[in-house]
Amino acid sequence: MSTAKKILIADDEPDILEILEFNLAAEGYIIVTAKNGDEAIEKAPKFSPDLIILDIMMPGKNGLEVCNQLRRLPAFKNTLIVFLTAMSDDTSEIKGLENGADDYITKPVSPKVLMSKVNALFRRLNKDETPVIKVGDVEIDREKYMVSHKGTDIILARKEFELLALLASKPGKVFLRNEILNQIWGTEVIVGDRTIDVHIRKIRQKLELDCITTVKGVGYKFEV
Amino acid sequence: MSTAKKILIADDEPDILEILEFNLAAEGYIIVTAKNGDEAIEKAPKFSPDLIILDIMMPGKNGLEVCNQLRRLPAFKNTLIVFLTAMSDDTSEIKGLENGADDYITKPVSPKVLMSKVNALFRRLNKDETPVIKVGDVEIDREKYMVSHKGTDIILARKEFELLALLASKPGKVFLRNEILNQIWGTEVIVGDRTIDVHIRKIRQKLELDCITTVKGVGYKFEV
DNA sequence: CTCGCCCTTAACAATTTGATAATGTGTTAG
DNA sequence: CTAACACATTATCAAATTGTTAAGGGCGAG
Repeated sequence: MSTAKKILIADDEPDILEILEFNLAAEGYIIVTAKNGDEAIEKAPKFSPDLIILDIMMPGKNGLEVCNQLRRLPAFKNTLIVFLTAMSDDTSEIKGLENGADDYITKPVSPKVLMSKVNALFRRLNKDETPVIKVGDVEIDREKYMVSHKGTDIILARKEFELLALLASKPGKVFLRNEILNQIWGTEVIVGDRTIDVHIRKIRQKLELDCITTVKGVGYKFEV
Repeated sequence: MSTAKKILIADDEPDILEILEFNLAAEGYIIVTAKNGDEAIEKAPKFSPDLIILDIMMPGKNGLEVCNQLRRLPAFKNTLIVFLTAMSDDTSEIKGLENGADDYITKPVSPKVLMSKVNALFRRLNKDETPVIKVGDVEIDREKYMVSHKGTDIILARKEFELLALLASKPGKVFLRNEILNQIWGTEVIVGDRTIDVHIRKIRQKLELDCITTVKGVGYKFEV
């Protein structure tokens, strides 16, 4: 997780508020709550959340109105907004989606569903959809499984490719050895410590470019 | 992902509904559910889903009827529709496909199969439908089922043709073996691993051109 | 019915890959 | 200076993956 995501929750029922806050905070999100629509509108710009959860039924400004008002501000053009809707209320979910919501959650809230939805939303958001990574003279095409350096194609084996693609997905970031193991090998497989080194070496050899830096005692990073 | 895909699920069994909703929501899809055929017909136009999953056996309007009724509306001419069918029910799958379904899923539902089907469907949707593909000297006519290389016609068997057409639909892109199996054979049929290889070999032989590259441990790609 | 083609599979060969051991190099703490 | 440590390098081998060939069942055309 890069930086902790911030979530603003607005609901007039204290119980719901508490459940949501508790569960999401437990997952490492930073939570701010609002007891009604106006409070949400007031707190949103100050807090600049990554996700806003709005109850549709609230005294004063309801969720749909809050959503509309916030969406008008450039700062919230692309903010994730999710509605809370009563299970029985057939039409609200649909209205919500029409009004620019990214998803909705039905009450009563199941923590499991809640978490899976919230996580899915963030996953969708920060998933790097570009299949091609370009860093300096190096180009990595995930779809074509190809790497080229200054236009010259380089053939990497699968593990080598995955490793390079991982490192290059965040140039400059240092990947811990554990992080690499989890991403490439998964938690099931256990491989020796030298295995990573060997793959790193092969990549360096084939790329003929010193772009992978060793950070002793920590891990590796990719930079040009 | 441009915008999240929307899926409408209709089934009278709450358990099934929940399983489907949970799994698909976790993958980032936006879900709306319906407890019967009429509810599905009512919600579909409002929600305008990208995919509709219909149980065939439902009290009141069954899945086939819902499908027919929706297909009459211009808005749903091209919407993906998938049927849920009991494992034992041999004929329903056939009827479903006749009635304009894009696929069917047998109960009990395996989340794995479910996901792979749904993803495959959306993938297929985005596929370029150009009837004639031209890559270098090779020309592939999907309508006429013909392949020519430098003007010389080449006769391929059906499976060979489909395989070549698939690979050539995105030149350079590596198709995973699973992806190929899903697209050409579907998820129901299970064929051995060597089957793909043999077809690939025949294509290579007949085309007399080294245009299909093996990416070991990953799949195949077509390029000139 | 018979022939021939298509699809699949089995069996084996050929190839590539990935993990590890063994050893070398460099750096740091004491 | 040297032991301890972390990583680099190299060679090696088993496992995984793909290539190739041949054979058999199935199905349609004639």
